[in-house]
Amino acid sequence: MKPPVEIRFDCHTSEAMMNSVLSKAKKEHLEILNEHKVCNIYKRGQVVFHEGSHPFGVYCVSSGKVKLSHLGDDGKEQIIRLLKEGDITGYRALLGGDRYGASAIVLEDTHICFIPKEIFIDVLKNDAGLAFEMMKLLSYELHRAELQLTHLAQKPVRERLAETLLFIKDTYGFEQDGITLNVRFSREEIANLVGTATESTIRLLSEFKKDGMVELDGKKIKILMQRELERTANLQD
Amino acid sequence: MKPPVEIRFDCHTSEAMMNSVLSKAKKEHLEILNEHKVCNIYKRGQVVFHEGSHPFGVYCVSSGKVKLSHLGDDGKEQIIRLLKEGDITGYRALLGGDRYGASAIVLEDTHICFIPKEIFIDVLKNDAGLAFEMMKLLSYELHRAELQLTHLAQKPVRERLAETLLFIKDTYGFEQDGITLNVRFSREEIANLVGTATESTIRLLSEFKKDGMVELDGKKIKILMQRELERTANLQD
DNA sequence: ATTGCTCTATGATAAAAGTCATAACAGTAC
DNA sequence: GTACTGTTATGACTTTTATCATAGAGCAAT
Repeated sequence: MKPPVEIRFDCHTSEAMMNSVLSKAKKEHLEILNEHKVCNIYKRGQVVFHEGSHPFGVYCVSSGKVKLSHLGDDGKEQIIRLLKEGDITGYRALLGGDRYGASAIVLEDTHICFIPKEIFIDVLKNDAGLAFEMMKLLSYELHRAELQLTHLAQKPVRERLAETLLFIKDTYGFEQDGITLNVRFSREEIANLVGTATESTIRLLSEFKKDGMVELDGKKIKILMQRELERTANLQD
Repeated sequence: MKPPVEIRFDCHTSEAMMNSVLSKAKKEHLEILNEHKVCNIYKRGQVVFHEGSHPFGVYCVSSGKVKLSHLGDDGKEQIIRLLKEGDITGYRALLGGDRYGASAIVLEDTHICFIPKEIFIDVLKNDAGLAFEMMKLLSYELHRAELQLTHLAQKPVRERLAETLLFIKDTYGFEQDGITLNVRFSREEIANLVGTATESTIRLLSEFKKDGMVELDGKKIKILMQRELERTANLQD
């Protein structure tokens, strides 16, 4: 694991923050947040915060990609959320008065701004609009988690893998070619997103390839037949 | 299914509301909520709200037991939360500006107060303390959902069933005898809580009985060896 | 008491998914 | 280049879990 060297950068004009929930704060509050934020660059594999540790603030992803993963009782990783620019994280533990329930691990070089707890809470106390946005965000995440819960309980691995590929596409989109998923996951990471064994993921991806739905080139995954993948995912909701 | 006849009752002095998050509202706001709430009695099987419909307010369970269940893509029930007195529900959809993601179905005769959307939102806008409590509640539920997600993905049915029995115990407690779970679930409902087939649940419960961990008497379940159940659940967190 | 109904229980079997072993391959260090 | 290492791929096999079938138990209505 690389040492967590964090290089500061100036993200004062960060567009990401303007697109995040934080932008819903009143102008004067947004200025306070901007004044107190500390921005850093993280390299692939670096850990932004560790599961089990205490939150000292919230993080806003300015650019890049981050996974939130939780270790199961036997040490197996479960990826519970994916973050991209404009997403904030660390708020669940902070607002719940809890420790981090997952670690935030950077998937590629990523710029992240940190806002200290006291500043964030103080702004939140005086900004009902922002508080509502936070509740909305939490509500959305809870909804997503409950949907996924049902899928994990009821859907076979094949459907969940198709669904996961579509989810990755919805989150990170495609590269310029319009078909290659714009992120590199190992097979193991995909398995930890789906909630299955790595070998099962590899096998099913091979099947998807044989069926012409995807094309595989190392960690590059191309979606050839999205409609067919959607049917394989068998989504109703 | 019984017709949804709702009989009003007076829950003005409802202790449940005093124990719920709503009690964290400022005194004057609590009075407003109390003035505008409408209380009803629901009988076993009645539906408080339906998955897919639009929220018109929040519900506070004054006494009784309620399950929140979500229908999977192929119509199978997944029970995602259990409510008891003092719990509120309906806030997820309301705050998220969303439809209900699950139906609330009453497990036994239950008193529930309804607070209209406008009243609730209005109070919430002017009560930062209550807003924080709501965020705390949402954070807690999100945390629980993410933990369960990991367990569903990684733990075998046997462990999840043991965990579910302990969860039921933590939620509804025991009867006077100190060992009988204070709620009646069908085997199918337990299966829908665990996320497995009804037959698997029946089989494993029989095993637990053979191992002396539980005693079964129709829908009555007695926990004979809680320590052993905890070991079977294999919980680390 | 008899009928019909739902729920619980159990066996037989099939399907799904996980595990283990090993090979092929790619990327990196030397 | 060669060795080393980690990832991907595949086959063989086992375990887990679901499904199907059927029987019995409990309960309500007649």
